Amino acid sequence: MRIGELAELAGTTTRALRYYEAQGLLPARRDAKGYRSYDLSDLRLVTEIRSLTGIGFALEETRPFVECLRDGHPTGDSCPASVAVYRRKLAEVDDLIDRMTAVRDRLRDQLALAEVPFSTPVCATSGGSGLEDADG
Amino acid sequence: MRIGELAELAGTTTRALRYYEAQGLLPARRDAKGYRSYDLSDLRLVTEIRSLTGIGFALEETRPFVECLRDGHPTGDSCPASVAVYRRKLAEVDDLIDRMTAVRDRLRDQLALAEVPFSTPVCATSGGSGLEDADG
DNA sequence: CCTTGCCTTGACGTCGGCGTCAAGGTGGAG
DNA sequence: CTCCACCTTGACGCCGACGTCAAGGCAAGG
Repeated sequence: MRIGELAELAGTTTRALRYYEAQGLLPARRDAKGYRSYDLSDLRLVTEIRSLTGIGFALEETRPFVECLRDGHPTGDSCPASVAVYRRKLAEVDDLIDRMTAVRDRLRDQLALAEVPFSTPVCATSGGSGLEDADG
Repeated sequence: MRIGELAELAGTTTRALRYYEAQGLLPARRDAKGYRSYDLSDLRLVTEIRSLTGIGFALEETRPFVECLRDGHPTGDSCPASVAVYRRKLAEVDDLIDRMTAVRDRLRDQLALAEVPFSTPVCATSGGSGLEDADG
Protein backbone atom coordinates (compact mmCIF):
# COMPACT_ATOMS: atom_id res chain seq x y z
CA MET A 1 0.00 0.00 0.00
CA ARG A 2 0.99 3.64 -0.34
CA ILE A 3 1.42 6.30 2.29
CA GLY A 4 -2.06 7.78 2.09
CA GLU A 5 -3.70 4.43 2.64
CA LEU A 6 -1.42 3.55 5.53
CA ALA A 7 -2.11 6.91 7.14
CA GLU A 8 -5.84 6.36 6.90
CA LEU A 9 -5.66 2.81 8.23
CA ALA A 10 -3.53 3.96 11.13
CA GLY A 11 -5.68 6.99 11.82
CA THR A 12 -2.93 9.51 11.26
CA THR A 13 -1.47 11.71 8.51
CA THR A 14 1.08 11.24 5.75
CA ARG A 15 3.13 14.00 7.33
CA ALA A 16 3.41 12.06 10.60
CA LEU A 17 4.49 8.91 8.75
CA ARG A 18 7.23 10.78 6.87
CA TYR A 19 8.31 12.23 10.16
CA TYR A 20 8.58 8.76 11.69
CA GLU A 21 10.66 7.70 8.72
CA ALA A 22 12.93 10.72 9.15
CA GLN A 23 13.40 9.65 12.78
CA GLY A 24 14.41 6.18 11.65
CA LEU A 25 11.34 4.53 13.12
CA LEU A 26 9.55 3.57 9.93
CA PRO A 27 11.81 2.65 7.00
CA ALA A 28 10.01 2.51 3.66
CA ARG A 29 10.56 0.56 0.45
CA ARG A 30 10.01 2.40 -2.82
CA ASP A 31 8.04 1.29 -5.84
CA ALA A 32 8.96 1.95 -9.49
CA LYS A 33 7.49 5.45 -9.35
CA GLY A 34 9.53 6.39 -6.31
CA TYR A 35 6.47 6.21 -4.06
CA ARG A 36 6.80 4.81 -0.54
CA SER A 37 5.46 1.28 -0.30
CA TYR A 38 4.18 -0.34 2.88
CA ASP A 39 2.68 -3.62 4.04
CA LEU A 40 0.75 -4.83 7.09
CA SER A 41 3.89 -5.17 9.21
CA ASP A 42 4.41 -1.45 8.72
CA LEU A 43 0.85 -0.81 9.83
CA ARG A 44 1.76 -2.79 12.91
CA LEU A 45 4.73 -0.50 13.59
CA VAL A 46 2.63 2.62 13.20
CA THR A 47 -0.04 1.20 15.48
CA GLU A 48 2.61 0.53 18.10
CA ILE A 49 3.97 4.06 17.80
CA ARG A 50 0.54 5.62 18.00
CA SER A 51 -0.68 3.62 20.96
CA LEU A 52 2.45 4.46 22.93
CA THR A 53 2.57 8.17 22.06
CA GLY A 54 -1.16 8.20 22.71
CA ILE A 55 -0.56 7.39 26.36
CA GLY A 56 2.20 9.93 26.76
CA PHE A 57 5.38 8.28 25.45
CA ALA A 58 7.76 10.54 23.59
CA LEU A 59 8.50 9.39 20.07
CA GLU A 60 12.06 8.51 21.06
CA GLU A 61 10.72 6.28 23.81
CA THR A 62 8.81 4.16 21.33
CA ARG A 63 12.02 3.23 19.53
CA PRO A 64 12.82 0.09 21.55
CA PHE A 65 9.29 -1.19 20.98
CA VAL A 66 9.44 -0.52 17.26
CA GLU A 67 12.87 -2.13 16.89
CA CYS A 68 11.65 -5.08 18.91
CA LEU A 69 8.81 -5.60 16.46
CA ARG A 70 11.14 -5.15 13.49
CA ASP A 71 13.38 -7.82 14.97
CA GLY A 72 10.52 -10.22 14.50
CA HIS A 73 9.31 -10.42 18.08
CA PRO A 74 5.59 -11.03 18.57
CA THR A 75 5.01 -7.81 20.54
CA GLY A 76 6.84 -4.53 20.94
CA ASP A 77 7.42 -5.17 24.61
CA SER A 78 9.00 -8.60 24.12
CA CYS A 79 12.47 -7.11 24.55
CA PRO A 80 14.43 -6.05 27.64
CA ALA A 81 14.94 -2.51 26.35
CA SER A 82 11.19 -2.07 26.01
CA VAL A 83 10.58 -3.40 29.49
CA ALA A 84 13.17 -0.95 30.80
CA VAL A 85 11.26 1.89 29.19
CA TYR A 86 8.06 0.55 30.76
CA ARG A 87 9.71 0.73 34.14
CA ARG A 88 11.06 4.23 33.68
CA LYS A 89 7.74 5.41 32.36
CA LEU A 90 5.81 3.80 35.20
CA ALA A 91 8.01 5.56 37.74
CA GLU A 92 7.51 8.84 35.90
CA VAL A 93 3.76 8.40 35.82
CA ASP A 94 3.66 7.45 39.49
CA ASP A 95 5.59 10.57 40.34
CA LEU A 96 3.41 12.70 38.10
CA ILE A 97 0.27 11.35 39.74
CA ASP A 98 1.66 12.16 43.16
CA ARG A 99 2.46 15.70 42.15
CA MET A 100 -0.86 16.22 40.42
CA THR A 101 -2.67 14.87 43.45
CA ALA A 102 -0.86 17.37 45.65
CA VAL A 103 -1.82 20.12 43.22
CA ARG A 104 -5.42 18.94 43.22
CA ASP A 105 -5.56 18.98 47.01
CA ARG A 106 -4.12 22.48 47.12
CA LEU A 107 -6.57 23.61 44.46
CA ARG A 108 -9.48 22.17 46.42
CA ASP A 109 -8.38 23.93 49.59
CA GLN A 110 -7.78 27.25 47.85
CA LEU A 111 -11.07 26.96 46.01
CA ALA A 112 -12.94 26.28 49.23
CA LEU A 113 -11.30 29.26 50.92
CA ALA A 114 -11.83 31.55 47.95
CA GLU A 115 -15.48 30.60 47.49
CA VAL A 116 -16.56 31.46 51.04
CA PRO A 117 -16.28 35.28 50.69
CA PHE A 118 -18.69 35.17 47.76
CA SER A 119 -21.29 33.11 49.56
CA THR A 120 -21.05 35.34 52.67
CA PRO A 121 -19.78 38.65 51.30
CA VAL A 122 -20.79 40.84 54.27
CA CYS A 123 -19.77 39.12 57.49
CA ALA A 124 -16.00 38.87 57.97
CA THR A 125 -15.22 35.66 59.89
CA SER A 126 -13.35 37.59 62.62
CA GLY A 127 -9.90 38.89 61.87
CA GLY A 128 -7.06 36.40 61.79
CA SER A 129 -6.86 33.22 59.79
CA GLY A 130 -3.06 33.38 59.58
CA LEU A 131 -2.92 34.29 55.90
CA GLU A 132 -2.75 38.07 55.96
CA ASP A 133 1.02 38.41 56.20
CA ALA A 134 2.58 35.36 54.71
CA ASP A 135 5.88 36.76 53.46
CA GLY A 136 7.73 39.49 55.32
CA MET B 1 14.17 48.39 43.38
CA ARG B 2 15.47 47.50 39.93
CA ILE B 3 14.85 44.46 37.82
CA GLY B 4 17.88 42.45 38.93
CA GLU B 5 16.99 42.76 42.57
CA LEU B 6 13.36 41.86 41.97
CA ALA B 7 14.40 38.84 39.98
CA GLU B 8 16.65 37.64 42.76
CA LEU B 9 14.03 38.22 45.45
CA ALA B 10 11.46 36.35 43.40
CA GLY B 11 13.82 33.54 42.52
CA THR B 12 13.66 34.07 38.80
CA THR B 13 15.46 35.95 36.00
CA THR B 14 15.32 39.40 34.51
CA ARG B 15 14.36 37.85 31.22
CA ALA B 16 11.27 36.27 32.74
CA LEU B 17 10.21 39.56 34.32
CA ARG B 18 10.54 41.40 31.01
CA TYR B 19 8.51 38.66 29.42
CA TYR B 20 5.76 39.09 32.03
CA GLU B 21 5.76 42.79 31.28
CA ALA B 22 5.50 42.13 27.56
CA GLN B 23 2.46 39.94 28.32
CA GLY B 24 0.89 42.79 30.24
CA LEU B 25 1.13 41.01 33.58
CA LEU B 26 3.79 43.16 35.22
CA PRO B 27 3.70 46.87 34.27
CA ALA B 28 6.83 48.76 35.29
CA ARG B 29 7.50 52.38 36.19
CA ARG B 30 10.73 53.88 34.88
CA ASP B 31 13.28 55.92 36.79
CA ALA B 32 15.21 58.91 35.42
CA LYS B 33 17.73 56.63 33.72
CA GLY B 34 15.06 54.67 31.90
CA TYR B 35 15.52 51.67 34.18
CA ARG B 36 12.49 49.67 35.28
CA SER B 37 11.53 50.43 38.86
CA TYR B 38 9.61 48.07 41.15
CA ASP B 39 8.30 47.95 44.71
CA LEU B 40 7.06 45.25 47.07
CA SER B 41 3.62 45.10 45.47
CA ASP B 42 5.37 44.07 42.25
CA LEU B 43 7.23 41.36 44.13
CA ARG B 44 3.84 40.20 45.29
CA LEU B 45 2.64 39.98 41.69
CA VAL B 46 5.68 37.99 40.61
CA THR B 47 5.30 35.66 43.59
CA GLU B 48 1.69 35.06 42.59
CA ILE B 49 2.68 34.33 38.99
CA ARG B 50 5.47 31.98 40.01
CA SER B 51 3.47 30.00 42.54
CA LEU B 52 0.69 29.45 40.02
CA THR B 53 2.88 28.56 37.04
CA GLY B 54 4.85 26.38 39.45
CA ILE B 55 1.84 24.14 39.93
CA GLY B 56 1.05 23.93 36.26
CA PHE B 57 -0.91 27.08 35.41
CA ALA B 58 -0.20 28.61 32.03
CA LEU B 59 0.94 32.21 32.19
CA GLU B 60 -2.31 33.36 30.63
CA GLU B 61 -4.23 31.60 33.40
CA THR B 62 -2.48 33.64 36.07
CA ARG B 63 -3.83 36.87 34.59
CA PRO B 64 -7.07 37.01 36.61
CA PHE B 65 -5.08 36.47 39.81
CA VAL B 66 -2.59 39.18 38.95
CA GLU B 67 -5.28 41.65 37.94
CA CYS B 68 -7.14 40.84 41.13
CA LEU B 69 -4.08 41.77 43.16
CA ARG B 70 -3.51 44.90 41.12
CA ASP B 71 -7.11 45.91 41.82
CA GLY B 72 -6.14 46.08 45.47
CA HIS B 73 -7.66 42.81 46.64
CA PRO B 74 -5.90 41.07 49.52
CA THR B 75 -5.20 37.85 47.60
CA GLY B 76 -5.07 36.90 43.94
CA ASP B 77 -8.02 34.56 44.32
CA SER B 78 -10.33 37.15 45.92
CA CYS B 79 -12.06 37.70 42.60
CA PRO B 80 -14.71 35.66 40.75
CA ALA B 81 -12.59 35.33 37.63
CA SER B 82 -9.78 33.75 39.64
CA VAL B 83 -12.17 31.34 41.31
CA ALA B 84 -13.49 30.41 37.89
CA VAL B 85 -9.94 29.57 36.81
CA TYR B 86 -9.50 27.52 39.98
CA ARG B 87 -12.56 25.53 39.06
CA ARG B 88 -11.52 24.95 35.46
CA LYS B 89 -8.05 23.99 36.57
CA LEU B 90 -9.31 21.64 39.23
CA ALA B 91 -11.48 19.89 36.66
CA GLU B 92 -8.50 19.65 34.31
CA VAL B 93 -6.28 18.22 37.02
CA ASP B 94 -8.95 15.74 38.09
CA ASP B 95 -9.28 14.59 34.52
CA LEU B 96 -5.53 14.43 34.10
CA ILE B 97 -5.18 12.33 37.23
CA ASP B 98 -7.85 9.95 35.96
CA ARG B 99 -6.11 9.54 32.64
CA MET B 100 -2.69 9.16 34.21
CA THR B 101 -4.08 6.58 36.60
CA ALA B 102 -5.48 4.62 33.69
CA VAL B 103 -2.10 4.84 31.98
CA ARG B 104 -0.37 3.69 35.15
CA ASP B 105 -2.66 0.68 35.46
CA ARG B 106 -2.07 -0.25 31.84
CA LEU B 107 1.66 0.16 32.30
CA ARG B 108 1.61 -2.07 35.37
CA ASP B 109 -0.30 -4.77 33.55
CA GLN B 110 1.89 -4.60 30.47
CA LEU B 111 5.00 -4.57 32.60
CA ALA B 112 3.87 -7.63 34.56
CA LEU B 113 3.07 -9.48 31.34
CA ALA B 114 6.29 -8.47 29.63
CA GLU B 115 8.51 -9.35 32.57
CA VAL B 116 7.43 -12.99 32.86
CA PRO B 117 9.17 -14.31 29.73
CA PHE B 118 12.49 -13.01 31.03
CA SER B 119 12.17 -14.55 34.48
CA THR B 120 11.33 -18.00 33.02
CA PRO B 121 13.08 -18.09 29.65
CA VAL B 122 13.39 -21.88 29.32
CA CYS B 123 10.40 -23.59 30.89
CA ALA B 124 7.17 -22.58 29.19
CA THR B 125 4.50 -22.53 31.92
CA SER B 126 2.49 -25.19 30.11
CA GLY B 127 0.95 -24.18 26.84
CA GLY B 128 -1.54 -21.36 27.05
CA SER B 129 -1.41 -18.32 29.25
CA GLY B 130 -3.33 -16.40 26.63
CA LEU B 131 -0.43 -14.30 25.40
CA GLU B 132 1.26 -16.37 22.73
CA ASP B 133 -0.91 -15.21 19.89
CA ALA B 134 -2.54 -12.00 20.93
CA ASP B 135 -3.30 -10.47 17.57
CA GLY B 136 -3.65 -12.49 14.39
C1' DC C 1 -5.55 18.42 -23.69
C1' DC C 2 -6.90 19.47 -19.10
C1' DT C 3 -8.25 18.45 -14.64
C1' DT C 4 -8.05 15.65 -10.57
C1' DG C 5 -5.74 13.16 -7.16
C1' DC C 6 -2.10 10.94 -5.38
C1' DC C 7 2.71 11.21 -4.66
C1' DT C 8 7.68 13.60 -4.11
C1' DT C 9 11.22 16.88 -1.56
C1' DG C 10 12.18 21.10 0.88
C1' DA C 11 11.46 24.40 3.99
C1' DC C 12 9.24 27.51 7.04
C1' DG C 13 5.42 28.04 10.86
C1' DT C 14 3.37 26.69 15.35
C1' DC C 15 3.11 26.92 20.57
C1' DG C 16 5.14 28.56 25.60
C1' DG C 17 8.36 30.41 28.28
C1' DC C 18 11.81 31.89 28.35
C1' DG C 19 17.71 31.47 27.19
C1' DT C 20 21.22 33.72 24.98
C1' DC C 21 23.66 36.82 22.25
C1' DA C 22 24.47 41.55 20.22
C1' DA C 23 25.33 46.34 20.66
C1' DG C 24 25.11 50.03 23.39
C1' DG C 25 24.05 53.39 27.59
C1' DT C 26 25.19 54.76 32.71
C1' DG C 27 27.34 55.46 36.89
C1' DG C 28 30.66 54.29 40.58
C1' DA C 29 35.34 52.38 42.12
C1' DG C 30 40.19 52.18 41.50
C1' DC D 1 40.63 56.96 32.13
C1' DT D 2 39.42 52.37 32.47
C1' DC D 3 36.97 48.64 34.22
C1' DC D 4 32.93 46.63 36.01
C1' DA D 5 28.31 45.75 36.94
C1' DC D 6 24.05 46.92 35.94
C1' DC D 7 20.64 48.38 32.74
C1' DT D 8 18.31 49.00 27.77
C1' DT D 9 16.08 47.11 23.17
C1' DG D 10 16.03 43.76 19.51
C1' DA D 11 16.18 39.52 17.71
C1' DC D 12 17.20 34.73 17.00
C1' DG D 13 17.40 29.83 19.32
C1' DC D 14 15.19 25.98 21.59
C1' DC D 15 12.15 21.83 22.17
C1' DG D 16 8.55 18.13 20.01
C1' DA D 17 5.63 16.55 16.69
C1' DC D 18 4.10 17.59 13.37
C1' DG D 19 0.93 21.49 10.02
C1' DT D 20 1.10 23.82 5.95
C1' DC D 21 2.59 25.73 1.79
C1' DA D 22 5.46 25.59 -2.55
C1' DA D 23 6.69 23.51 -6.77
C1' DG D 24 6.66 19.74 -9.31
C1' DG D 25 6.02 14.47 -11.18
C1' DC D 26 2.85 10.67 -12.68
C1' DA D 27 -1.36 8.23 -14.03
C1' DA D 28 -6.35 7.97 -14.99
C1' DG D 29 -10.74 9.93 -16.67
C1' DG D 30 -13.65 12.97 -19.52
